[in-house]
Parts: sequence; C-alpha cells; structure tokens
Amino acid sequence: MPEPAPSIQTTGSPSAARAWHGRCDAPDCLHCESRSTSVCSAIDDADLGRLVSSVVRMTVPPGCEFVEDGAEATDFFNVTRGTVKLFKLLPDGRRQITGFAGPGDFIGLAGAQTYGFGAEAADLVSLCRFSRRRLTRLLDDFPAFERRLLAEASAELIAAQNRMLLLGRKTARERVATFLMERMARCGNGADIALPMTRADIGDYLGLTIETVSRTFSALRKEGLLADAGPRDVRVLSVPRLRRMAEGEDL
Amino acid sequence: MPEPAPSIQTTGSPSAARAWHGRCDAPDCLHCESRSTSVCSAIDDADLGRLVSSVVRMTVPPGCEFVEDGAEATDFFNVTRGTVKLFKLLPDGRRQITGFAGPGDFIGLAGAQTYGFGAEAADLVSLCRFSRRRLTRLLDDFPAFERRLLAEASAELIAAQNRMLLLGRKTARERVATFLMERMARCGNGADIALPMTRADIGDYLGLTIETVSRTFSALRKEGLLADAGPRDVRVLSVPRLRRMAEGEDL
DNA sequence: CGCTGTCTTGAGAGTCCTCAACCGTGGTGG
DNA sequence: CCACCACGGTTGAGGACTCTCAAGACAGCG
Repeated sequence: MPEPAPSIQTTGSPSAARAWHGRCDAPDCLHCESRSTSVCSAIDDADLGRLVSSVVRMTVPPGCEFVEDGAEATDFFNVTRGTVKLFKLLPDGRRQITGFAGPGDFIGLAGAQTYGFGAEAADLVSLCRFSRRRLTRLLDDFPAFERRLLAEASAELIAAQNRMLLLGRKTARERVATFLMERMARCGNGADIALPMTRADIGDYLGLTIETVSRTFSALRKEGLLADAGPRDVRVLSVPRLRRMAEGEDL
Repeated sequence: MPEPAPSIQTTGSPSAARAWHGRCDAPDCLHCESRSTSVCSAIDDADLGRLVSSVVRMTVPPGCEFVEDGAEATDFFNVTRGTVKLFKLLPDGRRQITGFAGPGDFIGLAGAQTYGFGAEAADLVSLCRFSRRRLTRLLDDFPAFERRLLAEASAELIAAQNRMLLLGRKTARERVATFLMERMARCGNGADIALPMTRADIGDYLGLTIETVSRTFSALRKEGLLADAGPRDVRVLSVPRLRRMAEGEDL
C-alpha cells in the first residue's frame, strides 16, 4: 500500500473534484459513454430525469479504495470509465481479486447490509454513485431496471463459476491464457490487448504469484503465442492456440 | 460415471415416479418443506394457486444429472429436499463443483439461453421445476418474487467471491476448515455435521484431490479438532480453532 | 542522479499431486 | 453361505508445479 489513498472526488465537492478531474461534470445520462451498455439502458430517454436526480458522478484516482470490505453498504456504483479491482483479503494480507469492473459494469450487488468485498481504482476511474435508498426507489418505479439488474447478476454468477473452474482446476498456463482471452473480449476482440493492471493484480486475480505470472508470459512469448505491443499492451499471435490452451486442451 | 444415470421422475409420469418415490405428490406449495426458506416465500398464501399451476414436482435419484452444461436453459429448479451438486467440467474430465444446493436453494439463474453449468443429485433429491416462460410470467406478476430472486442472486454472488478467495488463496487445511464451517452453518450450527457427498465431491469443490482431502481430515482428527460421528458425519471438537483456521489465521 | 516501483530471471524449497497398495463395506451370484 | 467384485476411503512414496527468496534490469520521477 504505497499511496496514501487519495480521497474520493464527487460532484458534491466541486473544488476538490477540480483538483483531480480538471472540471466537474454534472451527470448527463443521455450522453453518457456507458448509456447503451450499462444497467441504465433499461430506462427510457424520457425517464432519464429521474435517473439524473438519483445519481452523483465521481472521479476516483488510481489506488483509491472507494469500497471497503465489511463497511456498511450505503452506495452502489456504475463504472463509466477506467478499470476497478474488486477483491477480498485474508487477515495476513493474502488477496484475491474477484473481478475487474470496466465501463458499463455495476458494482455493489450485495443484498446484505454490508459490502462483502473491497473495490479499488486500477487507473483513473469515473463512476456514477446511487444511494441504496434511491436505488431501491428506482427499482420500485422501473421494473425493467430491476429485470436488467437480475440479468446482470445472473451473468456475473456464470462468470463467477468460470472463475471457480479456473482457480480450482486450471494450470498456471491455462489461467493466463484464459485471462488473455477474457481481456481480448473486453478490448473488442482485436489481437492487441490492454493490460491496465500490474502483474501483482493479475496474480491476485488468477491465484498465482507475480513471478509465476511473469514466467508464464515469458514462456508464451518464447513459444510465439504472444508479443509485446507497447508498455502495457500485448499482442496475441495465435488466437486459436491460445483459446485451446485456455479451454484446458493444453499443448 | 458408473451408474447409467437413471432418468428423471416427475409428477407427469406417475408410474415411473412411483418406482422412486413410492407415491406421487401433487405440488402442495402451502405445506411445502421449503415454503419459508425458498424464493416462494415471496408469494402470499392467497396467490399460491398461481404458483402451484406453474410448478412440476420432481424426484431425482442420486447420480442423476438433470441439468447438462451447455444445454438449452428451458427450466429452473427449486430444491426442496436432498443435496444437488453444481459443477463445471474441462474437456479432459477435470471437474470443479461450484456449489452444493440444498433445500430452499434456487437453481438456474442463468440469464443466458443455455445453462452454464451441470447439476447432479448427490443423494435423493426433490425439486420443483419451473419452465422458463412460466417463471418469466411469475416475475411479471409478482414483483416481490423478482425482488427476492435478485436478493438470492446477490447473496450467491457474495458466496462466489468467498469461494474465489478460498480457491485462489487458501491452503488445503484452510479450505477444509472453511468447508466444515460452511457445512456446520447449513446443518443448524450443531457440532455434528452431515457430509452427504463423497471425498471426490469435496475435493472437486475445494480444488483439491481426494487424497489431500482425506489426509487433511486425518490430520485434523489427529490434532483433536475433529472426530467421527457416524459413517457420513463428523463432529467438530473445537469450533473456535476451526473458525480461526478457516479465516486463514493458521496454526 | 538516486530513488522507488515494476518486471524479469534464477535457485531452492514446499505443498500438493500422482501413482500405488491396502482396508472395509455392501451388493451379487455361484 | 460365502467368495467375489465394485466402490469409497486411507495411507505411503516419489515427483511436479508453483511458491519463496533473492538479485538484477529498467522506467518514471523527484
């Protein structure tokens, strides 16, 4: 934990927000970058006024932990920019990253009174914040919104089961290959993949150590499956082989 | 796969059902064993007629795989008795059990058109089956039902995150200890725990091999944390120590 | 230019897996 | 009736994959 975890910036505290964001946007749901992909797509343009009044837009600097495991679950979030790390900790510091949330992803499906996980910005992140009460009212008034949230939760549940298969039964190579396939899907299925997280993050995501992640990347490079494509990007040279490796039909 | 996977018995085929169940109950939601704990509790007694007409009651013998991974998701299930194994497979046969569903648990939250997992009865299981279409109609007509389903999904998501922490970061001892604590909670928090699953199932649930599970049980017995309490039951002799071990504050 | 943080690579160790043998139980059929 | 087999569980020996510890390269930044 190197950084002193800079505080959260919101539209509610304009001066502080300026320090980070340069300027302080009022929420503009109609022209939101994530309008079409997020849960908000379940609400018609005509009803967006209700949404705008329920939301606070925030900008969060890298390293900032804006959800703390065990804290009271007062708010829910929608990511509109950047990447968020969701994680759980053991008392001795071991960490498991349970997911990376990107633009359009909803954070905070807890049900319980307290969060069951922590959340930290991996890079510069923009969020929409809903208070628990306002969200409940939105659910009451917009059944489609609730339906969409249920669909979201179901999809996440499926993803979680895939992650369990990975963590419980896949080898290091298979894990890294799966991770790269996942990233590819998120980066538009091009061969070039952005990795906005550190090796430590990847390791904690895949249940491996930094060193094993690094060694596995090196091995894949040596085998001609992977190439560097920038300081924080890699290029997949053989998608089919990588896919087969991810599925466990190892070579 | 030793058994020829006996076919599913439903109230729709009474004679076959008799072969397993002895008799063939029509669904009686009002007096259901799981009335209070399942998602059905979100529907008032007065509206139970709608529920009864949407449900088929089934009895499934041990070893029967009644949901196949990748198959079209036509039905949803509610467990009323017994234990169901939910799992995912790799092509070479490696298996990860993603959860054990017991009485009151809902199976099938997929969202997608196809199941993302398989389901198999661990012992003699009773189920209520909803067709996808009927369930959708129930959701439309009973908002409380949908709300309850969302809560269920959220709770499962939290559980899934805990399982990721276990699979990614816990040692074999910690995994087994966590498993026992989970089982204890499910068996009413008494010191005696029922284990209706085999060592292979436990291993596939915890991301370990049969042998490691067996060895770990033996070690815990030798250390005085555990004792046999029947052919398929164990007794926890020191709940606090087991809990500490499960949390990762290992000894 | 030194500092810090990230990444890489190597050597050795450790946990868990693989392979194998053995035990006890329950069902089956000669 | 009992030998026989299938199955689940236990235990041992050896091996493998990944982790731990350590050192060094590199980039960003004060």
